[in-house]
Amino acid sequence: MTTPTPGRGLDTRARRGRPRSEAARRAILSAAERLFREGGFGAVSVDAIAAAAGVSKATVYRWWPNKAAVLLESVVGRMRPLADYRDAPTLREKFRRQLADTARYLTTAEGAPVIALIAAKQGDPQLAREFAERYAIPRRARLRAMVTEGVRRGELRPVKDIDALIDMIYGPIYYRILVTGRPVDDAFVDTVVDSAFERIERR
Amino acid sequence: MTTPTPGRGLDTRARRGRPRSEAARRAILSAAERLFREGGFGAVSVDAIAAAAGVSKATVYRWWPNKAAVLLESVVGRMRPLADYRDAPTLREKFRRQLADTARYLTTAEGAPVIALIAAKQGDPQLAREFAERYAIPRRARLRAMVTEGVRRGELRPVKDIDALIDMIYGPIYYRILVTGRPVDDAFVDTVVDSAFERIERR
DNA sequence: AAATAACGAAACGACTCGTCTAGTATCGTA
DNA sequence: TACGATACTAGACGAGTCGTTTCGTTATTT
Repeated sequence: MTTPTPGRGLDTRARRGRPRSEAARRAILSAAERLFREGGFGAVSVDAIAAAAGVSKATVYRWWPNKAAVLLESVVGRMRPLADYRDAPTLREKFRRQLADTARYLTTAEGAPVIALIAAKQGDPQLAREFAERYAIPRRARLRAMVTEGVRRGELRPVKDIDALIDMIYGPIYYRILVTGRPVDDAFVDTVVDSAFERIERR
Repeated sequence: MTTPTPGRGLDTRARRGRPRSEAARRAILSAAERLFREGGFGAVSVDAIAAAAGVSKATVYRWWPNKAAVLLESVVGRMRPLADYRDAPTLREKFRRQLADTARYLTTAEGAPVIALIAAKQGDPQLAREFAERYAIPRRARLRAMVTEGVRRGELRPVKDIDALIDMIYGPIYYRILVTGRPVDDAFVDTVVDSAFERIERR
């Protein structure tokens, strides 16, 4: 018995009974997003979501276990695939741009729910798992591929621990946002990327 | 008019009226710590703290604005000064040990409240300020001093942005704990420290 | 038409927060 | 000794949130 999953994924076979209302689903997700945007995490309550979406609370709970799950779904739904920066001359430059974009995303209204979710998942193992599955792991796969591709092209020396490398690049950015509160400007991004690539770039 | 501050600091002059109960203060702090240790952040409510401390709720609210503030006070009170690792042969080694200790601290019961506080402060600017003042800034000062000392001794080349350096070292550790959930083992610590020192160590 | 399942409205119990009221205890000072 | 100031206990309070549940309704398949 699993948690009811929002949406049927690829299973579009008609089932007996009244079908799920796609309109309600969308209304709930965008209501959650709007409430967060206008008042932060504190303004998002399940009652408020239901009211703003013009939907019954029972409908919310039928498809999501709690408000954090709704927010996660909303974030994942609006998540654009990572850009590939095709015109960047080097992998180092790709990462530089990728990192600057991520920092911008996380520090503006669009990405703020991600920060709230990271905070919320600290005390909620179930949410932590779903955050990993639906947000972190897919992104990580893309970043790993970028590194692997760089090695394949001979731009980098073989990298022993790709995850460690990525953590060294992304860690300082998230750290500033979550812990120290210092601004993540381009200079900092450059410093971080340069430091990480110094040892692995073939020159 | 400021928030009531727990304790009088160095001001031990007798004041008019009934003096504050040190016993109550200590009971509250250790009750909060015990509740957290036994049931996590969710088990810590102001009512529970008061009950466990054998104290009235009004007494808690007289001295702390909310439960997070109690927890912060409790963490800061039990915070040992950073070790100086006097017998470490190099600054790199000092950081290596310091970092490994921090990782151990944050991933065991003793430091778990720090993670909860970092999570809580994301939605609470007041708490964020106090966390910075009472936890982050003092620690940072010590780390900055370690770096400065290394430069003075000629062990490091002059460091342009000390904070950036420290963020590059600590960032990946906090990142793993807060975001990715991957384990912070000695190998990872070594990789991080080595990468950061590569460029700045005089050899 | 029957079976099925989602829907809306709304109430529920349990909990938490932060405030507040009363009455009491313990201190300095007049 | 009386008084003012302050901290304390006990507990009620209103407001809000969470997640569940009930009940009647609606849409779709069989």
